[in-house]
Amino acid sequence: MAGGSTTPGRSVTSRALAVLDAFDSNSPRLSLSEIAERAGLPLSTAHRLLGELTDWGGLERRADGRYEIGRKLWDLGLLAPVQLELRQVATPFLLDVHTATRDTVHLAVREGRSALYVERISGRESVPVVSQVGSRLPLHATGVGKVLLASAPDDVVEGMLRGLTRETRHTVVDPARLRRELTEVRRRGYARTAEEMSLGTLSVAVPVRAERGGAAVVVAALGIVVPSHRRDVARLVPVLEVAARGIGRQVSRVQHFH
Amino acid sequence: MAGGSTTPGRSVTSRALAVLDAFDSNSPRLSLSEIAERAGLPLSTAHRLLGELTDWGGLERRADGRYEIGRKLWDLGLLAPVQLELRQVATPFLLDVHTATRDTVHLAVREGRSALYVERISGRESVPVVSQVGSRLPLHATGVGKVLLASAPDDVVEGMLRGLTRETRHTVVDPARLRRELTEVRRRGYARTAEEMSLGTLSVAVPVRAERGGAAVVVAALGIVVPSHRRDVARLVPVLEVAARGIGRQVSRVQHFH
DNA sequence: CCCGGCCTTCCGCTGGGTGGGAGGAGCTCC
DNA sequence: GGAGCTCCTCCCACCCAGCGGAAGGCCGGG
Repeated sequence: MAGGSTTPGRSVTSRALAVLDAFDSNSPRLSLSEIAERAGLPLSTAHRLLGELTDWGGLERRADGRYEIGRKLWDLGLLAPVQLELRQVATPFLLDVHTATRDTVHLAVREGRSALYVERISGRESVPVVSQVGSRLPLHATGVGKVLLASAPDDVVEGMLRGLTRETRHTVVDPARLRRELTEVRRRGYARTAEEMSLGTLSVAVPVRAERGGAAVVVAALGIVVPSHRRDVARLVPVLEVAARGIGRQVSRVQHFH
Repeated sequence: MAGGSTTPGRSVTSRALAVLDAFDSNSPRLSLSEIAERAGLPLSTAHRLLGELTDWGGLERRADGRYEIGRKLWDLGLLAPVQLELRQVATPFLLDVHTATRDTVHLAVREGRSALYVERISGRESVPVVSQVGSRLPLHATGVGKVLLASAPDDVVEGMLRGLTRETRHTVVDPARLRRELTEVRRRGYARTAEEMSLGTLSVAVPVRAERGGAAVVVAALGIVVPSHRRDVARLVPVLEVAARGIGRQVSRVQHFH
């Protein structure tokens, strides 16, 4: 019974949060001992915290003893601004694009050096894609990513250029070439990729601009993914642009209320 | 400086959780003092907890000093089983229905005496509806609700019948009549409502059945909402049934993995 | 039957959370 | 312009709530 030899620098609250941090998309269901190990907590401590979180409703306990994210956390997540503002106004426009093209449609925002996928509409007949809502993919290998990178601050661009990862054999990993591509994206107003993130797919994307503090800034990117045999993707740019303008208008309006 | 005269029965963890509980869909952005009051905490305590939650990434602080739900909680919410299992497999089928009908399509599960809306697909041209993803609406006044109620345990049905709330002048508030309707729903396999939740709309819904423990049980309801001048809604039932069977098959399969 | 993995519960110690209060920033009103 | 208000931030001594080692229970496999 050593008592409260609490590890310095870790508050009580942060222990409970460390428990939640144990969950991610690769392991949405965990047992007590898995959670204790991931959170770096003694079994008994993890056990008590799990009990409290479960009573609260943030976690749920399955019949097999494993824990998973519960209703309360789902509800809270729905209140996040990315969900509340952007996604809600954008979804109908994504639907328009999907209706017109039957392809997979994406909406993404920049988060650091990643494209964060905020919404996706994908029919059963669309090409399979790696991205899901909540995914983060590198900015240099996707259509929406290139659009977001083209409007990102210089330090983000420079940081990216220093460490271009190869996702497929077609990924652009030459900094000079990517820099030229970004210039091209800014000039003509849309980005393309060809099998740079996953083989067999092309993508096109356009920026979503909204008014923020008097200036039009890129707040998101709208893109579609098609099978790579389809060579007519540039034809789809106007469809995307109409939707992007619609989203931008709505976002500008919504932000005025707050 | 009175020190830790902690209110009995409220653990440290639950204080942090009480802070999160302060947020709901009516007030997704709150100031420090609002949160402190809602959570029943002293200002200084709430202040520190907000700092910890913000550092963690579960909350974000706006320029105006207010707090809102942050990325981390959004991410966690996406891991909830309602999202992960049901919603992910169902969305393509909802899209099929929407493509065929152009109307608002809903997927809901039962949570106590409410229908919890798990997914919604609604175009810009669809009728405006009250429900959003995450909404809870009464079981007796919506199409998906009646379907879910028709397959609910007896005690839930009896509980509902004792307190039928009137949502519009067309809401069924007579227990005997609702009981007859539920029998009818079970018999013919779908439910209808006419302006019972909001004026100007009709709805039709069918059950989604999946195999659980060897038996086919109703795990969700799939419904559409149309303007009330459209009198041909029963015609849409087969479309819903095809989609519901597709969802049910997928859900049965997914659950076998776990 | 014994062993190992996993979960649950117990309990005395102690250090970190607590909350009153002081101080400051920003605002309105007279 | 300053008095008064609301709201936020920070500090600090107290003391109790959380802590975690350990023991016991359960289950399944060898």
